[in-house]
Amino acid sequence: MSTPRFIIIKNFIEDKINAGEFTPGDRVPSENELCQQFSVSRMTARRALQSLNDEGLLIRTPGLGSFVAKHRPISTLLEVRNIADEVHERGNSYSAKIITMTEVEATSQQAAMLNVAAGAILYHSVIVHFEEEIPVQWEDRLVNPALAADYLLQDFNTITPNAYLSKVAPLTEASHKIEATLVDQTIASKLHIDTRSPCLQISRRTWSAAGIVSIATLIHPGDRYCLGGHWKI
Amino acid sequence: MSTPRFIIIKNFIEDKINAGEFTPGDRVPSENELCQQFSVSRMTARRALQSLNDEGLLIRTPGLGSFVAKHRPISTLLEVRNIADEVHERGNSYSAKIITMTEVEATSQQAAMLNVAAGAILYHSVIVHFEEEIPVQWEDRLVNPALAADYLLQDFNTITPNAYLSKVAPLTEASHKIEATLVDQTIASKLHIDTRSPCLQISRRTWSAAGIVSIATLIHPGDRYCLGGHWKI
DNA sequence: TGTATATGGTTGTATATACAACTAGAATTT
DNA sequence: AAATTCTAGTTGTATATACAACCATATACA
Repeated sequence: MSTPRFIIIKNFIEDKINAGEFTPGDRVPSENELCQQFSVSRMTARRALQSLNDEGLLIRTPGLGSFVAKHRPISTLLEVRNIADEVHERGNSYSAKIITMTEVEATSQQAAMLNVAAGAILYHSVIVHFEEEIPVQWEDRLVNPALAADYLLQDFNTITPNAYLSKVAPLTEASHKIEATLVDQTIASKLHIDTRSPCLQISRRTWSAAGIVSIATLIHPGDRYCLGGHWKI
Repeated sequence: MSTPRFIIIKNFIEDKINAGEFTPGDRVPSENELCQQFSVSRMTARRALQSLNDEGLLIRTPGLGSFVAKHRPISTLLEVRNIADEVHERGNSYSAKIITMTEVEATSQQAAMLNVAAGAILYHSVIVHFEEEIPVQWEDRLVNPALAADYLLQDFNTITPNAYLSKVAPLTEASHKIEATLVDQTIASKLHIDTRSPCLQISRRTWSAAGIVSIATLIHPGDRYCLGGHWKI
């Protein structure tokens, strides 16, 4: 049994929603209809619908049926995302630039994040990400040279730093902090932007297999960089 | 059958987690143990555990058991919350002040939100919420006097505007937009704060039964007003 | 001592069944 | 014509059962 049957049914419905065949408000097949269509028991068909209901894509009403929800759940907006993908999805040009690369001795905090001894030699690089030539993200990257010797030898003119990372090791940890602040002095002066620029989100990501920690600050956000959600009760 | 049995079991476990009896990493009772303890079938016990797993409170591993998750899911941080509750939870003093109350003719947008005809008479009030005497939220409230005559007669020195609302009608809709901007000129001048103050979150809430729409802006946010999440993969 | 193997306990998937609660519309009655 | 009742279809809850997949430990064997 490769993929469970209830997952197949779930994907079947989810795909139709995403493709626009089922639009918000539409009724999707009932449990019994799915039973016949896929030759499964009601509990199996039910599980597919229930799962989509739990995820907020369907609204199920006793006596009526299951309907495509009119509002997408907020959680889908808060996934751990790659800024390059996000920019490309908007059809804009993306580029990144490494502006510094220095050797540092790990502070105790840094050491803990990368699981090395305090005082160990690490590389600290600053990467700025651009959307349409406008800086949108400032990223501090700490690299453990013992694990990531490869990383230091890469030519980031031919491969973006993020693309290399996602190829080499899986993301193992991520924390986001969504906070409104003004950009700090360092960032403002390096990027020649106003210290009045608000910044939105600070995220820390760890690729432990590659020995890399990234702390990113989303700067200069506008409508394109807001998070939101909508509930109807 | 008042409350479903699987809900009872689910609450039983959830309560123990919240009370600290089960701490992150702990193993919770297995499906079979719950069967005996609550005299239910395995499918019922399973459903309670599965539900907690889906919500991210438990991690279930085949062959091992169900364990309390080490990281809370981000969604729980984004609930529709009451600012008064939030301030009180921090042990700080909360107060609110109605600073204007004017009669307006509904624009087409406003009319649509409250389901009245464009041009209908509405009341527009501005409420500022304080934490420890510091303004933290600016709220524009639109009130349909046909439905909310009561509201206009309240003495908000003895009951806070929010407390009255939650007593009188259920919240029916809410949308949040999390965005980093600077406070606008109007707010800055009325509250005598710097136009450089960042603001974080804009939320719109609707109490349709009471004919009230509220648009709130969270101003002057600091560490206390950030949202965040943490994932471990 | 080290390596297989067996075992008991756990979660995952799936079926068949039963009854309850709810809805809309049809059929019936008043 | 209007109100009531019935009915078919839907989701919700719950049980009993079966087998598969996985894990840690204990046991048997080499």
